[in-house]
Amino acid sequence: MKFSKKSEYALRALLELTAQYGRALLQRHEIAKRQHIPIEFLEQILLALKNAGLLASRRGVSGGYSLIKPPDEITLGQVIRILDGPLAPIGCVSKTAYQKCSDCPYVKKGSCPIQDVMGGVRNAIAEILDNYTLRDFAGQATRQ
Amino acid sequence: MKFSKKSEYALRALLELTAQYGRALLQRHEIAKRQHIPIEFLEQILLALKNAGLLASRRGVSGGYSLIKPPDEITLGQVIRILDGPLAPIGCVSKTAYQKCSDCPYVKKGSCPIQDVMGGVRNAIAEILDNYTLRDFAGQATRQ
DNA sequence: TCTATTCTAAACTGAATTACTCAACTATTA
DNA sequence: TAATAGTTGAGTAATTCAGTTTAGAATAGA
Repeated sequence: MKFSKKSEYALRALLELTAQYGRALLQRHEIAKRQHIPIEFLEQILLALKNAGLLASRRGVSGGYSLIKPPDEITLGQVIRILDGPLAPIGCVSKTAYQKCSDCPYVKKGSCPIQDVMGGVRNAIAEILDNYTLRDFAGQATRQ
Repeated sequence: MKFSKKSEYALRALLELTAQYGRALLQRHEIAKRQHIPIEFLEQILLALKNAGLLASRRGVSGGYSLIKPPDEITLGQVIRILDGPLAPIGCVSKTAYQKCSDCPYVKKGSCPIQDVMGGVRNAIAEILDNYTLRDFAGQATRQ
């Protein structure tokens, strides 16, 4: 039940990009340095965030990355789903990527005890992460 | 953020053992058949549950497994921690297996935005799973 | 236009984990 | 003592994780 390093690094990178929002572009080596993230690995992550429509980038001498949307319109749930896939602890309770169980004996019965509990767990997780934006998140970081 | 098959099979096996609680021993092949679990894999799981003190077993002709504690004293949280380790989404917010972050720039600052959110997520998960017992769980299954 | 800089894209790698499987045991009972 | 049933440990194929490498394409400035 762990989030991957990718998700963690993505959130840390977005912390930097949020602090920089509305100002100059931020380069990957700067993000890597400030957050202690291996730069080649960070590249992959920034690319994924870009392809998912969260970041814009420019190449060349004064290139870099920037947030494409206001920080209060991006939730941690969105970010984590990009890097780690669905939040649900088992496939059959995912709302964004539902998968039918193949071998569960309760499938036919209409109600499955595991599904009931895990549905609750999924909702509890999503409730937090889908309502927590990058602005809330970066606010925590800069408050002090 | 998924639970393993081990955890899922463990919960399904415990559903059978809970229904059988206070009655005769239940054999692994019977559990395997009813829940469609590969028997050799199930063995491993039952053994882990036994070593963790949840099950008793007897060998020989009329052997089998049984719950060693009343179903309302075993929570899903306990079971999942046995098979999958801590519930926390990152090591630095685990209460049962805390691990200090090595490279996080917020370590020194006394407050980390990731830790704050993920702590909330951990608590939300634990709140559900540590308060849901096998009795609640099996009640769901037999109610209909 | 040349060149240094920066992002892009994909393949690659070593280590760990997952989900099983197998084989050889030991204990129990009829 | 034979059959049954749990115990233990090792093995394995497939996948995932975390990170590296390499080659390329866009951009700005000289």
